[in-house]
Amino acid sequence: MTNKISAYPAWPYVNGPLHLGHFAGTFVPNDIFVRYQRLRGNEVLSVTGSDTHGTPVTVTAEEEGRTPRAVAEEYHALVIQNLIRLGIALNLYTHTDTENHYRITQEFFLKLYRDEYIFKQSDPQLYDVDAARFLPDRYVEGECPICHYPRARGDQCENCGNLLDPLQLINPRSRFAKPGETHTLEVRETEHFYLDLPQFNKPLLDWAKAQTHWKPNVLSFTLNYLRGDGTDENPTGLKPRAITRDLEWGVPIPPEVGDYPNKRIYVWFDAVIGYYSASVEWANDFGLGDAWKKWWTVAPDVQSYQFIGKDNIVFHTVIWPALLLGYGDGKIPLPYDVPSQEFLNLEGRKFSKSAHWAVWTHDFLAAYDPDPLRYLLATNMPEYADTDFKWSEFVRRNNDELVATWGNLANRSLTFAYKNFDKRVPTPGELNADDRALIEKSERALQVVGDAINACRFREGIEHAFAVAREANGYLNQTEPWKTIKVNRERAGTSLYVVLRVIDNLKTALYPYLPFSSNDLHRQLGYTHDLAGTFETRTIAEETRDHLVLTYIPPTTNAGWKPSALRGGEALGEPKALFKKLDESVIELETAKLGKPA
RNA sequence: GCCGAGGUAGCUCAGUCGGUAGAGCAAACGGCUCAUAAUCGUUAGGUCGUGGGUCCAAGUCCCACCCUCGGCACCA
Repeated sequence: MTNKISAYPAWPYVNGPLHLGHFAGTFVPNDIFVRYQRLRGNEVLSVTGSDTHGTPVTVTAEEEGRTPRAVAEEYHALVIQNLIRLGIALNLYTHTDTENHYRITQEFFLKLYRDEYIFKQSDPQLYDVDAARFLPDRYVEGECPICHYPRARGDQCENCGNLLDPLQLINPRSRFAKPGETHTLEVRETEHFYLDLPQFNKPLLDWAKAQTHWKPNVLSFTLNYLRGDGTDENPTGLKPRAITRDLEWGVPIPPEVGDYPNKRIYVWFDAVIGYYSASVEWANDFGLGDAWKKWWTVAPDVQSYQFIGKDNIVFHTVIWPALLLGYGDGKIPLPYDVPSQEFLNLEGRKFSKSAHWAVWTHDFLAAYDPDPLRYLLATNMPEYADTDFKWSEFVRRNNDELVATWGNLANRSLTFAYKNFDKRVPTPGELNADDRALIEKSERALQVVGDAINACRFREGIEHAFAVAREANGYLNQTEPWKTIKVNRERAGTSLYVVLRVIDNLKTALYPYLPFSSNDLHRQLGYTHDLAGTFETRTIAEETRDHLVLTYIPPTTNAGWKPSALRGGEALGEPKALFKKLDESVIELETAKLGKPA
């Protein structure tokens, strides 16, 4: 049975380049998942894009004296380069600064407003006269009214831990003031739109309680959040939340609800709507009409997956479902699973842009190949707990596992067959019990790996495939075709044939993880079509502006998630090493860069 | 402070319903030479953060504490 499966990596902020953590948590698991589902023959839609809005983008723009749009476009283009190089096969990678996204965000806003899920409210807030802007909580500093710590933030005092309102601070200061400057602050009334989340509290809790297939931490976190101090019958976790800001960068408030030239819909409201708007855009960009609706209609064979980092759980298990409930009136499916990843650390510390403690994806991919990185991120994916990226670990896994176990298995078998069996798959004699057992094990690996990927247990899948590769190496050492070829050519050919069948199966099982090398191997095994598709960027023109998008074009022939049918006598491609060994000096070279400006 | 996650072999990580601790890599020893000095076999290696408790039995349940990290709602 074919299922309609959609998979969405979280939208990255484009206020700077992306580091490896962004890929470990969202793009890589998403890609493993969708490449598998496509081979499997399911109908897959996977879209996302750059989140161009939000304060970080405007802050960067101010610092650099540019427009937010210019900043966003620059890093959006860089993300696209990362995605191509790392082979992240999305149907569409767009961004939120498009007319399509504006229109759909406003549709959500209007629908929710008309159904009274959104209300207006006026509140006093600190206004920085010199910077001519209202101050978000964390942009206010002052003396804590409780413990008198002098540098409390507007939302919370770091010293005593009490939650604060910025208006409570004694002698509040604007953080927009540069050192030496004093900005004048006033309390001004400002009107904002609020999403009335309490209306969704009970329906969301009822829904979430049924999601027993979620990861335990995602489920318990969500339930806890929704319950608040209340009960299951009367949960109190949700409070109204402001969805507009006094900003000039972002989606404008729909004119139907009033004239607010200096306010915008705030980023957390519009970004999640991107999943929906990007699906619509995908169909529009490629002339597919309303094909996107297949994945946005409630049906038993429709499932959606959100690949996110743990900091984002609430937005995907509470906020976004609330918007869908309000907008869709029950006709739009809520996320089926939200496989949140924990964090990837770097040499024992958190990634930090300001401390220059980061490995930028574009730097990494300029120096090293994509599959070794995908291998490392897959085998060390932060599925259950934070994990650590270490350069020594990267070199070790590349040299001692990827090259030694898998690359070498392919290489030693293919070169032997190529040299000794006339560049063809050897024609086997009768298979003995060991021969059959190994082939069966590799065929079963497709099932085991597929089930693991389908359940978003990515490490388990790749580890199983590698265990079979190790067995295949052991089989070769036992059968010793380099010896038997001297006395019994058919027996040697049979061993080689068995191993080539196993490799062909493992190539399929590993394709979601290692698409580039699996495609190379596919060719070396003699196949004349590709396993992997290609990437294409396009400039999409709308009425007032253009934007750059990326799309993945699958191969015309779907090789399928099925056992090898390799036959003796078929021509092989020329064998070539799949992976490169890395010199140990890489460790010192790369580690030395950490903590220093680029 | 509140909510949550994690602290298991030298390293990176698994441990489902409580029943004599696992994998990969690294190490030691042995084998092989087809292969990117790659591979294969064997061995060694842990008082499972600390202190209590429940139980015939606890890494696994309960309590306290220590360390690291995330969220705490207008910095996504």
